Amino acid sequence: MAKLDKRSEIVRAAVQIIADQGFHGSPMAMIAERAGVAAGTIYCYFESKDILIKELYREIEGKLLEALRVGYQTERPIRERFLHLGINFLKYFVAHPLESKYMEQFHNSPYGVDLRRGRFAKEFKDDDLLYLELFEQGVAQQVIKDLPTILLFALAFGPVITLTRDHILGFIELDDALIEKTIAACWDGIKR
Amino acid sequence: MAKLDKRSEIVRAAVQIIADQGFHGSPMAMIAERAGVAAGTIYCYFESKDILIKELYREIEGKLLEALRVGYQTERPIRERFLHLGINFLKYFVAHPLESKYMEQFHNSPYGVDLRRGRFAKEFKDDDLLYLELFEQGVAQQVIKDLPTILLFALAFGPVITLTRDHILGFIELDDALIEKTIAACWDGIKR
Amino acid sequence: MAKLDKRSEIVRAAVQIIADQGFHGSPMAMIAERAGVAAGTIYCYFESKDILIKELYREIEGKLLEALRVGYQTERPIRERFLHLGINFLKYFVAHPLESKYMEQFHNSPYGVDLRRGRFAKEFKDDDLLYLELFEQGVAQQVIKDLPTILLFALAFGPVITLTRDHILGFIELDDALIEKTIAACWDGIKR
Amino acid sequence: MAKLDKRSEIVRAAVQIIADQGFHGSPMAMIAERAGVAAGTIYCYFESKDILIKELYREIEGKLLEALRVGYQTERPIRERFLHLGINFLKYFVAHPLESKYMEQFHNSPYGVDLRRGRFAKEFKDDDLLYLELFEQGVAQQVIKDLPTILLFALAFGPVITLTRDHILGFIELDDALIEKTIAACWDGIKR
DNA sequence: TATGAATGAGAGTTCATTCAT
DNA sequence: TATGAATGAACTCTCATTCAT
Repeated sequence: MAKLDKRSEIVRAAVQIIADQGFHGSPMAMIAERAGVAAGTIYCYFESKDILIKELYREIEGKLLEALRVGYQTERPIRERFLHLGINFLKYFVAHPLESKYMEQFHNSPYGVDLRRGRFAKEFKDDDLLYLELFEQGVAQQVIKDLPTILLFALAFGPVITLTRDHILGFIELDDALIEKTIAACWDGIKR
Repeated sequence: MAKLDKRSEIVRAAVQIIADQGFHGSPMAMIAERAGVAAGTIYCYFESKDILIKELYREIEGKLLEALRVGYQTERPIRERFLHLGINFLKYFVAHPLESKYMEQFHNSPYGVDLRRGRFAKEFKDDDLLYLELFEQGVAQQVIKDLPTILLFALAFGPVITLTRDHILGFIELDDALIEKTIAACWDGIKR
Repeated sequence: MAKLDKRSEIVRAAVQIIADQGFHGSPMAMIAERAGVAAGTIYCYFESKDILIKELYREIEGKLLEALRVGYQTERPIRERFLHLGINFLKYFVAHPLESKYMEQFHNSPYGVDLRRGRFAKEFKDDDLLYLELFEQGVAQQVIKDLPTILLFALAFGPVITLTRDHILGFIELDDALIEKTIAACWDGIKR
Repeated sequence: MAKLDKRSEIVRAAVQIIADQGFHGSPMAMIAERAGVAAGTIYCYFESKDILIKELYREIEGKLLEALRVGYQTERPIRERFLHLGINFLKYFVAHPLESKYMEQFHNSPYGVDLRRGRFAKEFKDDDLLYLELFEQGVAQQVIKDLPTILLFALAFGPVITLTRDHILGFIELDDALIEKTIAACWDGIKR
């Protein structure tokens, strides 16, 4: 119990602080203090700051993926599936601002570059595959524009990323209606 | 002249190194060495590292704005003006990878957040105004979707930002044809 | 039995690791792991790392002393006894590289200084006495040079220590013939 | 002036503290404090603690070598040259206890092992060559025992090293007479 | 204006030891 | 007796900034 408690306290503290201040503004000592543990304790659970950061990302990504899959049906039409994924994506981030900020920090850092590099090298994760499959089928069915997958990714995700950031910073209040309009507009961007 | 020389050497060196290694991977001493000046000399021109970073951004943004304005005609149709801006935007970044990387680093950092916060607080810069005006006219003419301006920004810029990053990392080779298709797709996203 | 087992596992592990990596390269946790016990368990048998290290030395020294006494006869001539001790000494170390390395580490450290300090203060151990007696008799019989005992120690042991180190590091392969020649040369150094 | 002053203050402080407490008992902060400089200042002159330690050794070894060469004449008989070197060696260490202790610490550490390894691999330094040449000529002239050079080193140096340690620790007071007797005894050990 | 040696706070990490179980 | 998670002081090293020259 104590073990799980400490670990999750550390995770909670780390996500909070890093989401807020970025990796460089988050000394291990500060994370430890916020978690209510000693500095050395973090190293009982995570080998290094680097590994902590990557592990945090993996956990958050996992939860996001779960949320995306809820109610997702492969046999439905391309458009419907795209809207489902996009809307769930945005809703998840709106509902989980801390995780959202963390992912933002992660992607906008050398870690994110490494991640993208891996994906570009075809080392895809499950959630990449979800979209990859969708785009490929869409292109094949001539429903989606015949553009490089990476470009389709950019057209579909770029607005979502930017908007998430705006929402986090309080520049816009995203409600369900706005979320649906946004994803619909993204669909307009990629649909044929 | 010697004064201007040193200053511009510092600017050049700083952009180069920061574009490559990020703010935290760019000690002042390294910038000084690359610029061929002493460490203390930087402080004759820039009060602090923070101010250097912001000033660098201001200069780069200025050059970008100039590029956007070339051939831009307020009296042309909304769509045409949007394509002009978007295409020039992407072309500028493709042609200026160093500046592009620098802006990327800047936006993906606490500095970028400050910048956006300022803009949200209606402290707009010239290039914001360019787009602001375009979107407002487009909405009024019922050519562009009736969405909050900030959302239109996201729909129009999100893909561009994401794509620029992919290009910088070498994940996609952007030629003129692809650039035009991309911006056209962005237009599809915001047009009514 | 379980108690003895754990203790000797700890001793075995500690000698192994310390012989290999020195005192500072041998965290208690590593010793515990190698011994197959928990980190805290070591403290059931040894009050502290310091005490563990000293106790290890005592045990190894004891075994060495035993080896020296085998076949040692007080009534034989000085030279013969000296050769016996020296040769057995070297042979023991060659046959027990782990113990040899451990003693090397021990002597070349603040622990070794303390040990020597104790001996200088006339707190002799059994094996010191063995040599002490031999040298005193040798000087009395005018077979050994009339020099301070400590100098005779240095003349007799210095080469042996240095050579053991060379052997451990693989710089020389000591066989029985070479060992005998070495000790004979040491005798030349102290004999009248 | 200030530059040289600081550097030599650091060197002085480092040799003092390390001679006394060993490498692990000598934090950089303590060295800095003793030298009267800030912690970071050491890194203006030495890249790392490792490099500081090695550089210190190099400087001390250089001074020792100089002392050995004073009055050394290649054309004199083997025995005379051997006595010259050995006596100067001991006298130097007796006169420079700090340097002596430092070399002791160095040799009895992984650094020393690396050094010896290099020498074993025939990367000899000047002072090695001095002895190497002497031993080879001695063996060729049938004045010195026909043993591997490394063994001759051990026979000649082992007593000196051990004795130096004893002297440093205050176990014996080495005066010129005793030094001469010691080196003469070492000669007895290697002479044919 | 220009220098660059010097500063020192603060970073990540290690590890002997403790103690509740 | 045995555990091993937890501790926290101490370590090496970095780097933005200062200031005497």
